Amino acid sequence: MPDKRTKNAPEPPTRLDLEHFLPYRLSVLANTVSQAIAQGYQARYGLSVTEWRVLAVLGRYPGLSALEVGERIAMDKVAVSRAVARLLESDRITRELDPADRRRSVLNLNAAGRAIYDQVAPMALAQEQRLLSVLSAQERAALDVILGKLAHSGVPAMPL
Amino acid sequence: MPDKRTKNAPEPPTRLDLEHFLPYRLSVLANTVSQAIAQGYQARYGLSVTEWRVLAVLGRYPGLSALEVGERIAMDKVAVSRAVARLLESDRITRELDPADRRRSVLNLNAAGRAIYDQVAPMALAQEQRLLSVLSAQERAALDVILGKLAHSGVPAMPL
DNA sequence: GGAGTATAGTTTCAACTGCAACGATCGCCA
DNA sequence: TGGCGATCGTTGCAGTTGAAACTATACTCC
Repeated sequence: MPDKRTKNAPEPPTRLDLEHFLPYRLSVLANTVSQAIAQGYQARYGLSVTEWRVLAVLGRYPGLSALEVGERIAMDKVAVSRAVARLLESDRITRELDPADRRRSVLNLNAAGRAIYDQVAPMALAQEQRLLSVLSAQERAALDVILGKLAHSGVPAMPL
Repeated sequence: MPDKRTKNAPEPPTRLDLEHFLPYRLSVLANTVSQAIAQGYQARYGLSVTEWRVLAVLGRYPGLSALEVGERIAMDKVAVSRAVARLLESDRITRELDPADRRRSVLNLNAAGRAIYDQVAPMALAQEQRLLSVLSAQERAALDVILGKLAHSGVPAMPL
């Protein structure tokens, strides 16, 4: 009995093969998918991915501050600041000062931004369905659980 | 019988909620994970993510050309060229001309590059295991299959 | 109520990225 | 052979990004 781990005992890999390396696979897949979706709005509306994300979160949750937007979409405040600046420039959102705290700004879509959101959001959802269509119902459910676990696993910084 | 789809019939979402939007979740997770792993080598060796990826692929597959490196790690040739330039600058790889085709270069780790690779690769694998440790064996297997399907699904550009 | 600290957001600078143009080499075929 | 298109790789440029410094406003505590 040279090895009793013959079943259900995946060995940790001892060799680093990027093709099978989870972080790398995630990275490539995420970029590919984001790029594919970006096709739908970049040419049409001249939106960058970050601008689109800001639009998307404001479409869903109006009246957030820049910081709250950043928290929702995991963008740092510099990126949010610049995306907001461009969206103001291209006249797609409004910004007011929060009267209760004049450091905060209150962001909202205007009619133009809302129109873009109403156009792009269904396209994005359709792309997502298209992507998910290669998976079985069980696989989709599993993916949902797995991504949740991975996202909440803390991903602690590597010990020094 | 108002609705017979009571089981195993996930409705496609009609509302775009970034928190539940697969492309977005993938993107955030991939960035978080890559960042966590990068902690392990950026400060220590002054490597960027792209430089590390080039090192990693050359450690595993010595003697590739710049273009082949790019194909393996889904980097365009400009990015490879610049990563290679920096790795030559910091004296971690060697470059020779392929005698059979003097347009091609043949890249290899030198002793310094190999030393870094031998240090960092186990750390990266350990991080991967740490990440996977929140999943059951079944979930890991499912994730492997799912990522493969998604990656090969073509992710067609959105129709114009 | 005023000094010191914390928070929201912007700006600055340096690094990084992608695209397009370019030089060098190769392969094909007249 | 020699010319033309394709391929490998580099460089210039312009746009993007992140970290840190900075401004403005709010809060705390004496």
